[in-house]
Formats: sequence, C-alpha cells, structure tokens
Amino acid sequence: MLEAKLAEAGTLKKLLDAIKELVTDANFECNEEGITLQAMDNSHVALVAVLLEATGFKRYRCDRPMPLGVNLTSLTKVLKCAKDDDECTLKAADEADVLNLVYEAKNSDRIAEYDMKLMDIDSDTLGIPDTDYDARVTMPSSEFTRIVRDLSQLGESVRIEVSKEGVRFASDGEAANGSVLLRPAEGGSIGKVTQRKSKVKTEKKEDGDVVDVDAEDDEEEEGGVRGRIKKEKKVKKELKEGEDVDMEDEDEEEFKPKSDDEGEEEQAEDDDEEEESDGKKRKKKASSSKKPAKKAKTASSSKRKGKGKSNSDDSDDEAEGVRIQMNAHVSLTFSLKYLVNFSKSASLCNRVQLMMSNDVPLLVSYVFGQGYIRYYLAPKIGDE
Amino acid sequence: MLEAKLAEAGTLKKLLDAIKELVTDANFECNEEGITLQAMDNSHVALVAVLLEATGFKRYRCDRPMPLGVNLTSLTKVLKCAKDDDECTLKAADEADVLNLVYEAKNSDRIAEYDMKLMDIDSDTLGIPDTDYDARVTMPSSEFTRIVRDLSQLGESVRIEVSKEGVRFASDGEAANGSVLLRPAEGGSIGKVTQRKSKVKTEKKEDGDVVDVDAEDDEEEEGGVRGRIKKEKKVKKELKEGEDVDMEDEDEEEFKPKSDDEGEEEQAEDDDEEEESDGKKRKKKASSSKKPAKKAKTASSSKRKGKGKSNSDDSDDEAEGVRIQMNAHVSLTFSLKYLVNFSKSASLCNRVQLMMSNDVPLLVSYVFGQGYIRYYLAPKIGDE
DNA sequence: CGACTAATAC
DNA sequence: GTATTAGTCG
Repeated sequence: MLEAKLAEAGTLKKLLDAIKELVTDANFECNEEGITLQAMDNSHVALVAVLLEATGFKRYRCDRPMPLGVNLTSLTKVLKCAKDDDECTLKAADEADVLNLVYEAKNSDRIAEYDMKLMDIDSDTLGIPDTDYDARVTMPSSEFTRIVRDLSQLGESVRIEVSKEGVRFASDGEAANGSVLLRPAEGGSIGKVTQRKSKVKTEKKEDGDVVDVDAEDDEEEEGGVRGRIKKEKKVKKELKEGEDVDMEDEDEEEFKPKSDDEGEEEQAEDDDEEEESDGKKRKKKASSSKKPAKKAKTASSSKRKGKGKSNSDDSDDEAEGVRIQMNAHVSLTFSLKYLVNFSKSASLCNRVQLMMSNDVPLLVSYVFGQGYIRYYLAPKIGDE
Repeated sequence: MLEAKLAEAGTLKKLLDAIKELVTDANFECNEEGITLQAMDNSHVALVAVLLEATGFKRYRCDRPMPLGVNLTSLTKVLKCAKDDDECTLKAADEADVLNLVYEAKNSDRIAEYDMKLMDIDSDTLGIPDTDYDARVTMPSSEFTRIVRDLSQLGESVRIEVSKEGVRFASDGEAANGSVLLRPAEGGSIGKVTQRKSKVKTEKKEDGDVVDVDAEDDEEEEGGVRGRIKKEKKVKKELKEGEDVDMEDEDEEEFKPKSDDEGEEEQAEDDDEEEESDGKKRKKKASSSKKPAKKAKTASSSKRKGKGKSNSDDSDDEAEGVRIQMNAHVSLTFSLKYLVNFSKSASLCNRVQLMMSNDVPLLVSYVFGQGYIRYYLAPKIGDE
C-alpha cells in the first residue's frame, strides 16, 4: 500500500511536463525509499531517470515495493487539475489498478479527488551505470534551454565541446551555422572533475542506448556523498556495495537499488564535488538525512548547501555562472531534438549539469528538493 | 436610430470573447431599455442571453426597437481595434446596414471610427421562462472556470450535485475519474433558495431546450427585487405582468420584455436573497437605479450592494467563498464543453451563479456593471 | 496514417 | 509570447 503526500503538487506537475513528451508510459516504482521512474524515450534513444525521495514527502508510506504503471498523458491531465500549491496525496492499494490522487487546497475547503487507471507496463528497467565523466559543466538551466532551443532552429544536432577555453555548443545548418561559447564564471578556472576513484572506464556501446561506462567504486569519497544524499537509504547502500558493472545487462531491477543510488551520488556530488575531494565528513551517511530547510525550485541547491561540505558549494547556488570541470578534452555530438526535450526540466531547477566523456552517453541532470531527474543521451557517431 | 456610448470598450470586448465561440451571428436587439442579445449556440444546444442596460451606458438613445444583425467574428475584429478603456459609441441609423463604432481614448486626441456591416438574422428569440430553482450555487467565477476546465480533461460531461454536503462536480473519463467538492464558506450553512413565491413548479421537458419550469409570480418579494434591477424599465414591467409560463412557446419576442426581466431579478436577488426574505425595501424600484460606484469585475456585486438591501449582501462581494442554497437535492449532468465555454465570462464578473433544478436546464449567470450574461444548458438525460 | 502548419487559447 | 489544438497536406 502506498500513501505519499507531497507538499506541493507543482513538483509532480513539473516533473511530468518534463518527461511526458519523451515517454508515454512508465512505471513509478514505489518502495520504502521513495519513488523512482526510469524509462527509455519512445524512440528508444534517450533514457530518463527520476527519483523522488521518501524523505521529500510530507508523509510517505510504502509497505512494500510496487510498480505503478502510469500513462503519463493521463497523469498529466489529472495533475493539471491540481494547483501548484495544493497538497497532493497519492494512494494506491497493493494490487490496485487505480491510483488515487487527492488535492487539498492549502487554505480552503476545496477537495478534489481523482482516480486514475493504472496499467501493466513491462519494465525495461535498465541498469544505469555509474560513470566517471571527463567533463562536467554546470550552468543555469535557462541558459541551457536557450542554447539548445536557439541551435535547434539551425540544425538537427549540436556538437558540445569542452576544452580549456570553456564549453562550446555548435550546430551546423542549411541556412546558418551557430556556435555558443560559455566561459567558466569567476576567473574562468577550469578544475578537474571529481572522480569517484578517478577511475574512468569508458566502454563504447553501439546501440546508442544508455551509458555503459562503469566505474563503480564506492569508496570513501563517494561513500560520503552517497551517504548524504541517500539519507536513510542504507538498504540501498547495501545493495550497491559490490556492484561493479551493471549497464550491460538491461532489463534488470538493479536500477533502483544499484544504479539509481549510484547516480544519486553523482548528483549530490554536484556541489560537493565542485571543488572536489575534501575528505571530511565523507563517510557521513544516514546521519545526514535531515530535511533541507528551503524547498522547491532552489531546493536542490539548498539541500546541497545544507550539508555544508565542500568549498565552493555556493557557486552552484547562484543561478548565474557556468562551472566547468574537465579531465580531458571532450567533443560530442547530440540530437538537439532530445536536448530541447531535456531542457524542459528547467522549471524544476535553475541549474543543470552536463556530464560527458567521449563516446559515452551524455548525462543531463537536474536536482530539486525531493530528488532529481536525469537524462541520458547517446552521442551521434560520425555524421549521422 | 441608436446611439449608445459605453464608458469602456473593454466591456463589449469581454462580452464578445465570452460568446463568440458559442455563437457566430446574433441580433443585438436595441430598444429604449437597452440592448439585449439572445441566441442559441451554433449546435442549438445552449442559449445565451445578454443584457446591456440603457442605464449602464454613459449615454443611451434608441428611438425605436431595432435589431442589429451582427457577425460576432467581425465585431470581435472591430473591437480589437479599441483599447479596453476607450469610450465606445455605437451608432446605427434606423434602417442602416452598418453599425458605426467610434473609439475615443479617454485622455487623448485619438478617435477611431469603424463601420461594420450588418446582416439580416432570423431571430430565434426564444422565450426564456422564469424558473424557481431548487438549488443556487454562487461561487468565484475563477473557481467555476477551473473546475469545468479540469474536469473537461477527463470526460465529456459533469454531474453537478448539490446536497447538504456542498456542491460536487464529478466527471468520469476513460483514463480517470474526478470529483471536486466545494463546501459552503463560513460555517458551511446551506440555506434555502429564495423563491419568488416559493412556488416551484418544475415541468419536465423532452427536447432539452430552454427552461420550462414556470412559477411566474411577481409578488412583493420579487417585485421589489425586480424593481431594483429593472430600474426605469417600467414599460417592461408592464409587459411582464400577467406573464406566467412562457418557455413552452419558443420563438417569441417575449424574451426581452418578459423572461429576460424576470431572470434579471433572480440575478439581482443573488445577494439580496442571500439570507433571504427580508421584507424591507423590497418594493423599492426605479428609485434604486443609481449607478454603482465600483465598476467592471466587481461591478455586479458593487451594484447590488449599492442597493443596500438584504442582510448578507457582502458575502457575495468577496470573491472567495461558495454560497449554496438548496430546497432539494439536485443532481444533473451537463456537457462540459459548454460549461467551459460559459466560463469564459469570468472576465466579466468574479462571481458566478448556478441555478439548478432536476431535469431543468441549468442557468449560469454572470452579472456585471451594465447588465448580465446568462447561459442556459439542458441537462443530459440518462447516459448520453 | 502521420506530420506539419495554422489558428487559437492561455 | 508560448503551447496547445484542429485542420490540412503529404
């Protein structure tokens, strides 16, 4: 039985706006740790992974893991019936074929209740590998939106290049070519990417699906990070331990327990890793599960900050500025169509992070108060 | 010859926005009392009735009754050429085939003038019966808009149910079912509907057109109300006297003189009747025709208030809160498509009133400074 | 049958 | 100005 009360329906609404065009149906995997969703886009080119942490809910209860097969179009419709600041309670009986949503206006007598039909969806839960990327670019999400939108008018794809110069987005089109160069903020120093273990193992994949790099070494550094983000997700932790490569085998449920968490750290590390490697508190795990004071839009940064760990965490908070970290020059080409789609998550977080390594799927991630949304997109090879 | 000067072109613009999707052509019936419009929607399911009182104009003159056949799309275009706060003068010669519109910017030298072609329209002026309803729900028009819009996403029709619990709007759809419950504001007390004469005679009709209930007893209570609203419409009053049941016979011109006025009272009674039956001032008629100080959005309530009559008039003014009055449990099903259309009048008034009796067309009415706009919609029978 | 474009509503 | 929807075109 699931009963999850979200303080603001707006969060869910934005999430759905962000993915509904990419995916039509998906399983919301609910378990005691929260709700996750993972799905390939309709054309099977991109992958979306969403996490809503149990701790991010006003009330959360999920007796046992249950997948809720949801048609996102339907859910979008139902969510449109909620005001952004309505409290939203999701309820589902154990073997239910409907999801019950109750919206309670914060200050009124209005109560709206919806029952949405659920469906059985074959969960193609892919293992999402934990990758150490050669480049990380963190920038205002609005900037990212702008760039991909602009360039999408010119051409089909964009070449993203990270070098000492900065990050360049370039697109060639019939009528015009365009290129946007972003230099790192403050001085323009480009640091190294904080690696889990600095072990970057990029294995190229042919089908252009999910990432297949690996590097699954939950050592000190990430252990700590993971702990912070994972909060009371020790169970998950357990599972993660010892996992090494999981992406090759798709259709596993390792997503939630393993890859997901792994991914989580990356997210978390966002700020923490920013200036990288400060051993302190690294092992702090469940203890750090206190809820962040701030929420919603700025929640992601607030949260990270709250942990008060690394050096330049603040820089991530400021919506302005581009942060670039790179270990090696990276140049990849992606379909703009997808990036434009990804960029719709900008409403969830004012910062976006791009993680790249040559020949490896790009990871675009947005972190918000209750969790994150990540997109993976395989690069174009040659001149497809 | 018609010459009517409206203080704000915006009023007309909003009116047209409200009905142009429902009706494409209609006669603006002009007479000394003002301008009325009545039309069935294009699919002949709903009826719109608009009144612009002569007294609501800054200047009004209409020597003799004349119908102005207007293509609403054209008029909309012409009105778009006016700023909302322009003074707008409508002029038409007696047998003219054009309507002349002059826009004068309030504080400038700008004068725009347009001549719009008129057309001959068969006036299907239906008699609109005067009905005593079993339930009256008054709520913020924005709330109504929201609900019907929300539910229209789920299904085709909505069941509106008024009970001691409150008013419930429920819709069943393929993907989801939805239900919105509104409880009455302040305390949640649900009073009785103030009847003209407390004589509720609901005759069922088969064709599902206009209302066919009757109860046309202009006695003390309503006489007073009518007087207030009707203002110097004594002539009309005359006509009304003796009218009893008029809905059965459609295609009469009784609309303006009779039913319309009758309906008007209902509107007016809104606030007045609120707490219901207070004999004081009831007979006050033409004397109360002073213009309200406030205008536009809150005009309706302002106006009513201006009359300063009944007890809880104020409650109607507050945009917040739902007021429910019922004599009997009511449960009706309507096409959401139409209700959504009706709800576009929200820009004219921040309160809307729903009048219902089982098996009788719903009356949705918006009252604004210069008059009102009412919609009638027959309920769905069975599960059409 | 799908995609694209145009119109319209938000 | 954006997003949706309806209609048209391929």
